[in-house]
Amino acid sequence: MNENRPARVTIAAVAARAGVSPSAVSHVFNGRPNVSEATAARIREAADQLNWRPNYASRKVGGQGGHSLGLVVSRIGGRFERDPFFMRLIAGLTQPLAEIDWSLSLTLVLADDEQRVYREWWSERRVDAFLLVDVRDEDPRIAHVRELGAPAVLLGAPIEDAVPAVTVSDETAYDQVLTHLGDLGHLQIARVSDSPGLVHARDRDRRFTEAALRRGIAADVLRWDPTSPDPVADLLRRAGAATALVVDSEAMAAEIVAHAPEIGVRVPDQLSVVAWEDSWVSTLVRPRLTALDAPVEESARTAVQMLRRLVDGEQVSSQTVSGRRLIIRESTASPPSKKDETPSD
Amino acid sequence: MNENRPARVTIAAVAARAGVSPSAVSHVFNGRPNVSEATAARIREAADQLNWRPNYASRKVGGQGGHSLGLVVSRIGGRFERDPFFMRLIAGLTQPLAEIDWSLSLTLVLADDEQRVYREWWSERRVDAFLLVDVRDEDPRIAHVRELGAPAVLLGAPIEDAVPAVTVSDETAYDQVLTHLGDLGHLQIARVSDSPGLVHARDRDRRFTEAALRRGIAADVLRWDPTSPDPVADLLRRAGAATALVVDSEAMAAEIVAHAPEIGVRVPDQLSVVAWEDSWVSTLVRPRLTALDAPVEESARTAVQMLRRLVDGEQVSSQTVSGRRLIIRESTASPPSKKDETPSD
DNA sequence: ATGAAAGCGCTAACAA
DNA sequence: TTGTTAGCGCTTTCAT
Repeated sequence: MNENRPARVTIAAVAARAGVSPSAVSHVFNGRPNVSEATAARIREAADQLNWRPNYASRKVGGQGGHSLGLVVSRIGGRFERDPFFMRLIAGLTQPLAEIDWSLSLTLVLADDEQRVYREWWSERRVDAFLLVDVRDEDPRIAHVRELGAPAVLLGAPIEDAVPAVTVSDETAYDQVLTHLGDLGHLQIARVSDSPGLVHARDRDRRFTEAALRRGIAADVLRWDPTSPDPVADLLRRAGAATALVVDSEAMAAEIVAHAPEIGVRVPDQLSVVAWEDSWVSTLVRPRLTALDAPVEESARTAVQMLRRLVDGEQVSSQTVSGRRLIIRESTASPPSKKDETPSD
Repeated sequence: MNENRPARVTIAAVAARAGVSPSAVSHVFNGRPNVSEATAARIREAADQLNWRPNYASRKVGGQGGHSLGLVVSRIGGRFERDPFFMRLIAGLTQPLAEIDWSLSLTLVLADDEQRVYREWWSERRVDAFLLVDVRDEDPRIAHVRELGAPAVLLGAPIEDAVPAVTVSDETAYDQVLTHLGDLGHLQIARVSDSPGLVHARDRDRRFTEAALRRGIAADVLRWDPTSPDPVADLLRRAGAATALVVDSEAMAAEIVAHAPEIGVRVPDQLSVVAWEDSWVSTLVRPRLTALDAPVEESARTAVQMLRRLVDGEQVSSQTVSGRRLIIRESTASPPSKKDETPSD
């Protein structure tokens, strides 16, 4: 049968080479204390020489908890490909995962397949926990992972106790941006969002408007229409008398500052722009974007910790990580004074 | 012991519910033909009701080939976080992987850990194949995966037969860009690269220079120095009389077009810039980048096909996918005529 | 067409 | 301290 293929090296091979029983090897590799240091050393050496490590699948069948985190990103309108946030997230995730010897399984799905992927990955136990991002209003995934019994943590505002959340405190963010804009003299501003279905977007809409009102600043909520032939022009047309825009992602903000001058709106002279998210892209455009940087790496690390504890059967409750930091660059300035104000068109 | 935790649903449960033996269930789920359509239907229904799918780990222990692709990205100087190429790659990979029911395991590593991760993932059989990207000169990974006996495919120019490659044909790319630049009247150009160790960079250096020479265009090779406080100024200082730059990534190119005007070099009037790679970032900056777009999705799909065949034990040889397309935007124009040429300093 | 039984590589009680 | 043994959930001959 097995002609001459390199017989795969198993725990038995290692045991044989070290002159012990397989269980001794197992003990060593599972940190069990009942093996003499001498034998343990011999075993480790044998394993090294044969380049052996316990087969991941085998140990998992044996009832041992797994070590794989599932991240399922919904592929809506290139939201993944053109959002540097995901790069930061992935980078931030793999680091702490590696530390606890977990790996990251990643996939992009179309909306319709979303539930199916979660179900399949879980029922096959391909992954041992999920990280939920881009949580939407009435997000079906919350109920779904509950129902599956899959450990999960979500990034964003807490929804139910069912799934603990890692939240970036936006508390001070409103203050920071409104103070900044207020100090510059803006009296009428607008928030721009492209994904009205996302919980965090709605949340921000409400709280932003309230906070602005409290300061006597008129605040509007605008929607970015990606289907428009010229989303920026389209947006500015609807911006009315707003002299500053607070935009939900730096990708959108970048497009605005790049394109606005071309349709007669100078940034920041006539219009200030703040990005509610930061990345290397913010400094790629001119003027560079004033942005609210989120501690993505910290969120990721926190989520991983929570996930691990969940998988270990511990009780875990939602956590808040440090707030956003306003990084002032060049896309914000004082609004035009009444006299040199230019009519919208 | 196991008090009241929801007894996990196994193949036995499904079998019981369908009134058959476990092997019958297994047969159905492995497309074996020896089950009557009637029972098969009953079995599938039972599985659905219990939301059961064969446990991934268990089937893998049983000797069945796995379904997981490993992608290990070397984390050098934010190369991952700030390179949209990886987003395109990941997006392009997950699609065809999902079609064959594979998943993608992704991690970022520091240079020193690279080999270790490959070895660990393979010896644990956490993954069943690797995709090698950013192949460097004398890349140790080639020998390493060979030695491990791990199926692997690399993205880039073929190195040895050992590891089959998916290559984007650059043949016409040189022609396209040199024709474009030549037609505009450029006589002295330079190639800019930030990773001199990468095989594809070196390859391009050589072939680009040759192709330019053949057309009577003087071509230089410049290195981008990310450690410089102002890499763009630094670069332009070394650019000499070159009137056009062909830059290895759109991220670098974007920085150049954004920053050059600030240090007195107008793009494209005084300097033309071409990006050897394209993404949404190219149209974010002004002027928008003339760029050579690569068929990333096609490469990914091809790689996945090759990987699957490799894992199935088939012989696989390197493949070439369609060439780059030059997308002409606004960052290229005719060089300044002698008289209004400005001295570099 | 269906099922019994022997593994797959490992872990973990339990003996020795 | 060490080894024996019985699973883990599934696949796969091989009988029936």
